Amino acid sequence: MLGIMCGRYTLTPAIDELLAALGLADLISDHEPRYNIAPSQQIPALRLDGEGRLLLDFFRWGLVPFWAKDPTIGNRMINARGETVAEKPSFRAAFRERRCLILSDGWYEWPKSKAGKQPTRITLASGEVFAFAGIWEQWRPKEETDDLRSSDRWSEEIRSCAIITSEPCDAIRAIHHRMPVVLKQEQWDAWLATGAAAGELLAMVGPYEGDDLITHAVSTLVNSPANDIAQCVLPL
DNA sequence: CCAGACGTTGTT
DNA sequence: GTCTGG
DNA sequence: CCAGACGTTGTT
DNA sequence: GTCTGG
Repeated sequence: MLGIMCGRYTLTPAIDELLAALGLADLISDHEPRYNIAPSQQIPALRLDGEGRLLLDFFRWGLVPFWAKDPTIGNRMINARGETVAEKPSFRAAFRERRCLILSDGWYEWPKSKAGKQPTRITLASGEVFAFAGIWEQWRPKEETDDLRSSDRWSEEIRSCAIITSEPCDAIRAIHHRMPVVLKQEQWDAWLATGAAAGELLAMVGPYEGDDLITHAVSTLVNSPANDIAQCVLPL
């Protein structure tokens, strides 16, 4: 019931070459393929630092608003609707000032049929890496919550993110009524640009416009986030 | 004014 | 049924 | 997104 | 922190 649209995805290729092309080669020499990335996990994303330099950073998937008393709210904030992300109090500051690019080469949906739910993976036909349009936030425990601070769970700062969603494109409409905003590499600079006009950003926040998304059924092994294995992406 | 929500998708 | 954890 | 827990007091 | 509902 509190489930969301893009709630599971992959980042299977070695991305060293991609990062090298972006001038970030040194940052991720230890990247392991990920076949089943789930909310609450640490995920890699590109952002700009305070001086406008591109950076690969890690974020907890599930945005914890800076005002949150209980950071577990992040488990229910894994997506942000593109239609309202610029307005909602929980998201608009991040949309204005803290956008990021969440690297991916595919995501999962669980379309329902008479037979039940059929896990399905969506990728670009080329298999290339793209990015989900993302926003990120930084959360710190409040001073007065001494009890909670002493428990290790809430004592740390949390850097977290959410994936922006939109109406589906034609290729996706048959399996779900929402989809993540997919940005190809030529759009990345514009998405991260400091001070970008809201209108220009929102023009990128919509259904994927290409005709090169493909889908294929996969094993129910993917259902459990504990199964982060290559078999999750194998077409049935 | 204070209290309480602030979010998503999906289902009813 | 609803929430939390991954 | 799905899977799995969902509660208490008291004792270790 | 900021907005909505009462």
